[in-house]
Amino acid sequence: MVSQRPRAATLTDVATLAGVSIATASKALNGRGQVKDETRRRVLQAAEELSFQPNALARSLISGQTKTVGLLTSDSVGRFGIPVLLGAEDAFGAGEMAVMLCDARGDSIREQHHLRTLLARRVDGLIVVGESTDPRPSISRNLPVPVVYAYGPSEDPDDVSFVPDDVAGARTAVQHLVTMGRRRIAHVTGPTHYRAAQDRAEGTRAALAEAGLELVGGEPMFGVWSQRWGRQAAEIVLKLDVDAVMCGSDQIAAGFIEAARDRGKRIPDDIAVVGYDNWEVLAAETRPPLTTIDTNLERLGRTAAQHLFAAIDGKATSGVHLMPCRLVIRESTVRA
Amino acid sequence: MVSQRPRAATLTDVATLAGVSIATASKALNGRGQVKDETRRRVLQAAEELSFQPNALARSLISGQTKTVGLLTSDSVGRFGIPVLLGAEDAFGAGEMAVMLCDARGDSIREQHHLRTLLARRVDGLIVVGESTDPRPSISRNLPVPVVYAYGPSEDPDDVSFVPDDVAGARTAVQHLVTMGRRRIAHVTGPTHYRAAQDRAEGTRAALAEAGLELVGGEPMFGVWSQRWGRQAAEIVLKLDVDAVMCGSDQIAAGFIEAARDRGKRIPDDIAVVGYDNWEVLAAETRPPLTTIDTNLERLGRTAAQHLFAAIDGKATSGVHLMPCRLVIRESTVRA
DNA sequence: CCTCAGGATGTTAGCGTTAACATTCTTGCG
DNA sequence: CGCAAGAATGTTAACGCTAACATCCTGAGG
Repeated sequence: MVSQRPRAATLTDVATLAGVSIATASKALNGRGQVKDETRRRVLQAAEELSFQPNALARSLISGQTKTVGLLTSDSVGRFGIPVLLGAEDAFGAGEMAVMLCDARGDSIREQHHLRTLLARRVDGLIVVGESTDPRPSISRNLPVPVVYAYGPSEDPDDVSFVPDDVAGARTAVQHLVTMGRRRIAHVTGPTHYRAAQDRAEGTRAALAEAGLELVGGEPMFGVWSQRWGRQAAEIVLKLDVDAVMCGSDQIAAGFIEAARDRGKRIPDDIAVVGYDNWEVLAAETRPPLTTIDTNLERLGRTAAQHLFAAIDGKATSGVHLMPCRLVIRESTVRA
Repeated sequence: MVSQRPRAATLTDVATLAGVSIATASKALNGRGQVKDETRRRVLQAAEELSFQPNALARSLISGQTKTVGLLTSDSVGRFGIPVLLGAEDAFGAGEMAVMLCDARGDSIREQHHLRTLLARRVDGLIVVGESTDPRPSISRNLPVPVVYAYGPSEDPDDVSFVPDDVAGARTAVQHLVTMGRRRIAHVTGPTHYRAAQDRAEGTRAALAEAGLELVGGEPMFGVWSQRWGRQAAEIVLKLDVDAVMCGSDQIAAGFIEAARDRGKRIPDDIAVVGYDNWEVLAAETRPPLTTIDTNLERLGRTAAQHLFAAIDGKATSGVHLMPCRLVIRESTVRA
């Protein structure tokens, strides 16, 4: 194995090869100062030849900017973190920002540790992604860098948080059901102690009230965020006189649809079903494909990143920003 | 908004506050050299007071090690990248390694660009995660840092790649079916041009041959990696005399099971079904839950990271390493 | 032919840290 | 009391780069 691993070239190497001083080389490469065309050409060629990449560490040490942000997430599965990451990368774009990803796996010790190393690496800012929309303890106290919270807001109102507007999202979903002529609507959702479940229930109630309707069964059916619960719930709901079900998640909706089909119900003819999250792998594969609310996490991530930018530049905002959700209409609510 | 953002403390600040020179402060903090207990205590307290974090940039500039690796992925959705990332983080563990994540989204220009910035930031090594198990062009030529390929191997045999052993995995799956007394086995899988589909078909054939059996239908049924295809395939397969189906992915298996149930087939009594990937959200939620092959990506990521470590320390391996897969038995193959 | 503006290039300090080396302070012992 | 060993602390170069400043060079104008 030859494996000659050329150590990365330094500016001195380039300068030497081009026969100039490092200052001239630096100017030539960065287009600053006065450099004769011929000289610049020689330097550029030398740099090319050595595949010179200016050492970002040295640069950062001087400028005090690393052009790096840390993304601190708690949801290992990446369900929420990934879209946010993508959105953030998007916002940073060709802007040369890099993202350092750390997964705390729900462990606050680990989170603390990651926070330390990110600060040691002098990231310019932090994005904290929660694993749920429930408010979480702030980490921003006296940090030397700005922080934005995505998906899960900070408990501290002085922090900046971006959270999907679940109340409005659920309202949109139910309004859609009403528009499609449904009147007897039930709501099956996740655990009571989840903010998301509460918000979505609230939005559902609001939309029903606006339409002069009441929730079938009187109360939302709280359970867990699983397909299994969706199926169990179906058995209960189907005994009621219902023409639509608003589900708190796509998983629940998928379970519901499956069980309803098993019991001979036609979706959407007998019962319309709407989910929440627009988790494509699920929502696009149910039969029929699922009408659902897209929480637009990628956009949320992009916005969060943009605000982080602004904050890095000293233009701080604060407070919880509710991000609009989007209704994605598929066939589970629309009669052919 | 007060927002007093204290600039990060420097070693000089600590030294000044403790009333010693920076050298002494450095020694005290790093436990090197001779420092009086009383002095060390003072320094430590000063550091605490200023929440001092040594600037990793300066440190790296000297040591030439950033304790950072770049993870270059192409699968935005994170299906494969995430477990690998988690495994890698695991391997790095408390080892203070950080991961810089870049998503090329299948665009080689973007990949090139990310590669540049990662090198500029002087990462110690790179993990390249493919979006499929198909070999991909090498990026390792003359790079100043070691590279390992995970999931998608490099075309260059001098590189180090870690790939799930799909042939063996499929063989295990089919052997399991045979052990459970199945004899008439069909194979429904993804597109022919996927290496994964080819490998899994090969493993399936091998296991059948060993058992003196032939594939029902003679040929594997190639299609796409979707639930929809699984359902379509079911319509065809159910016309044949079949007591088991080996599916090329969990998605296909989920579709197959659904359609088979619709047609009144009992799983596993009439037909046993085995999937591939152990994609929990799917495999655990089919009815019955799906027996499947776990490609162990997290372990793969961990191993890749460990080898990257070794390579960083100069102990290079090379070649494609096939990583064993694991059979996960659930109820879709086991009669109650 | 000299001067000088200003273009071209070079020298150097400094970013925050470590490590090699230099200096100062204790002590124990002859 | 003097002195050396060695503990404790300090000084400084170096990492790779940028930017401020210094120097050198060219040629136009007098």
